[in-house]
Amino acid sequence: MILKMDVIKNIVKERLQLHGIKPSLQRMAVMEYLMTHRTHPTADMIFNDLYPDIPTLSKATVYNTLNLLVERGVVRLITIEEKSARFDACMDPHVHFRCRSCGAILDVNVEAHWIPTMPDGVTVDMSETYCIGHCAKCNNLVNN
Amino acid sequence: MILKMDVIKNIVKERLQLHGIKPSLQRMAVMEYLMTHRTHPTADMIFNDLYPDIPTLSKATVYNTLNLLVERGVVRLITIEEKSARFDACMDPHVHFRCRSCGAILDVNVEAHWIPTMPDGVTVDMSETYCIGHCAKCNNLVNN
DNA sequence: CTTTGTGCAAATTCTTTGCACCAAA
DNA sequence: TTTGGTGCAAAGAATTTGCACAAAG
Repeated sequence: MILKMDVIKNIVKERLQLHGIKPSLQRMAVMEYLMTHRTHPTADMIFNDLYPDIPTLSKATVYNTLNLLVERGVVRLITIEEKSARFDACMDPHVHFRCRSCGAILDVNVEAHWIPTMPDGVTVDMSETYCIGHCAKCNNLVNN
Repeated sequence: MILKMDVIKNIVKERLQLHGIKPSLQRMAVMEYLMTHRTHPTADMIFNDLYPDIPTLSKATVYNTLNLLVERGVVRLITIEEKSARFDACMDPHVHFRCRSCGAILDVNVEAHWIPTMPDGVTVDMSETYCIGHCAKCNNLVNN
């Protein structure tokens, strides 16, 4: 019998190898974290959550790994929050929403990304849309 | 006779006052810089360009001023560049494009901002779209 | 006077780098 | 044995903060 944990680990491993990234323990852990936590975490959050289980993990390795993953196009770097970079392993088209009150960052599904008409000669290989406002939970708190 | 410089300074002053911001020398200088330089500068660029003319200017004041301007909705904070925040005094709807090669950040005019359909209860008061790719100039260099 | 803005330096926070060590091919 | 990958500490960069002084009403 194959455990669920092993299934996930295999998906993680394959995705890394597909992009020419050697699946070390630390890289697998970071990638698995991103795939199982859709919270758009910062490097710091990832480190803090993983550290208890992987005491040999260092913050520099988390940063290095995230940079590598972004470079190879395995995860998205999200700059919706000025303070620190956030990461997302979901590469399907979607936009991000940040709540001004609680700071939560949510995914909003869309058919496809909007790419505005560009001036002649300009080529676009990536586009991101960020929306900022108030989430349903925070709106309810105010109105009730 | 009214000098062109005075006209600009008056517009700057009015725009600040309209948002309840006292038009000090430093604030006027930062705002005028943003309105006359459509380069989406960083706080550092603004400081470096203004410093020769205003030797008493301090970098902290530039940061404080920019934060105030963003807070009051007089300028836009742009996070298209991971390293540092960029600012834009143009509040008309437009999207930003960054060239991977030369790093330039260009404005792209659009009719209106795209605001995707949000989940129930979510309200959006701001949206930003960033496109990344290669600008016309850099594409030409490669192809010729 | 009282309030508000500013300069300065120090502090914080986020991120990258250099280097020695370790593990796998 | 050679090639990465990692941990650690230190460096670096961007931004914020605390405080005393200056300016303006």
